[in-house]
Amino acid sequence: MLSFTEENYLKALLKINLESGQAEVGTNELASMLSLRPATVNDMIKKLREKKLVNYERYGKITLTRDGKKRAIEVLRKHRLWETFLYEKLSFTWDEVHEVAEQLEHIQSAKLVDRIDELLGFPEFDPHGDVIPNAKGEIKTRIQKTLDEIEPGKSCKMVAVKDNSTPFLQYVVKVGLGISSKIKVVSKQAYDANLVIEVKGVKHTVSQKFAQNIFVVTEIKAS
Amino acid sequence: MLSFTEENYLKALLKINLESGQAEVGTNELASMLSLRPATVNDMIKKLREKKLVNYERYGKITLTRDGKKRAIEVLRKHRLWETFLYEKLSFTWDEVHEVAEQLEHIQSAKLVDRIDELLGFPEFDPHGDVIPNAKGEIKTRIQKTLDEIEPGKSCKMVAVKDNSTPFLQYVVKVGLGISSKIKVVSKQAYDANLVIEVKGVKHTVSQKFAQNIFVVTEIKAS
DNA sequence: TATAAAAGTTAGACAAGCAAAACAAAAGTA
DNA sequence: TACTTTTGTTTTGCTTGTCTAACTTTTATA
Repeated sequence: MLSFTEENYLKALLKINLESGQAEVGTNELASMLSLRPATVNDMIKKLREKKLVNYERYGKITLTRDGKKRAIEVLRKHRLWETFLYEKLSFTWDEVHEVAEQLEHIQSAKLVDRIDELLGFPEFDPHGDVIPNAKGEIKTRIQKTLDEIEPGKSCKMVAVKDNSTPFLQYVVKVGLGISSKIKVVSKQAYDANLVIEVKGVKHTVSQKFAQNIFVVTEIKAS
Repeated sequence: MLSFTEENYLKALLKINLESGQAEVGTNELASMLSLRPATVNDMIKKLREKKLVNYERYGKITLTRDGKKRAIEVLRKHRLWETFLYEKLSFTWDEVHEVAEQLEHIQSAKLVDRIDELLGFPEFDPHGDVIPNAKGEIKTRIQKTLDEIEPGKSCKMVAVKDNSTPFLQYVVKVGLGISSKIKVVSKQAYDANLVIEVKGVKHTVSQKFAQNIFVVTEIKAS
């Protein structure tokens, strides 16, 4: 049985893997992801190594073992299913779900997770557009870019957000965006990479930082 | 913000209060309720006293303060709402709900509890027949006896169980009992207080221990 | 009422989880 | 190559929650 804390370390490692594509993670990187000191992380990584959940050697990089990855996926699955539950069944707003799901993801009961999954009709995506790993631990991948990578003149569809913080999400809503929104990149300011985008016929100017936190796909299918 | 452990101590104190009617609790009694050593409980009670959640002095008895009781009721409310949710919405069985609710009761989100309450239609009783405190912290009381207090020849209605353990609950089901079951006490063995009871026309012999864990009411209303 | 049993307390220990400060290694750069 | 910055490690120490073992107070009873 893993502790609350151990589960969070594994989840953070998996998230770095998924978001950056790199399997190897440094102590400092992980520490900053978890808002902890590198010293703290170094201690815990040694414990996780003892439990065969990560591969690691002195001054080396951290990778998840097969078992560690499996555990991490379970936590991520629970997190995203709970978010979906809160959003779909309890009318929580987009920006409220994350905080509560952070707690709910540590509840130990395979039956509970599977029943919630069933109640929700086995959803593939959570309210932020992120993929929910299925009961077998499989994670679908999607060819997605961030909004700032789209060339001016092209259109795309928003599929997910990178940042889950309340201020960001509330801003997203204010700009008229949500999962599946169609976005046209009108122009890009060369100086600071500010973007002018068009959403539902309305133009907005957003920063590069904002655009880097919006995931989009470019093949817009006729619906 | 109270820790997981502190909440469990408060809940245990409240449960002793509700089940025995006595407001004063001893260190050993609490320790046995929590399956901990008296020394451990003694330490923690001092911490809870510092936080003004319990009244206590050396060699004296423990009582909940107004604030302590309020917190304890919140935990109990969450526990019983989650049990009801698992039973009603996720098809958990009677004996499965307790364990998972022990974890869920510590989730910190007032909104979550209230929404679950709403989703369930503001239930008054949990699957074990226990009263669910309402959002204001009020606990309805019911004039109930244990089955072993019923005189032979009389009938009664089962309203709750005292023991939440899986073996007990599975045994209850096996005897054909559930919340609202009508029970006739046919006879009582003077030697060991074994009871012969009749449920749905079938006679069963049950021990005094069993009967002490079944709560009943005697005024059977026409339904 | 003396004494044994029950109930409660204290002291000392340990493990988990965290962090500050000092140190060591690796990488980048002039 | 030498110096500096970044990255990683170790040491030491705090806090929380638990335990065992030894001790003290209260209570029940012979």
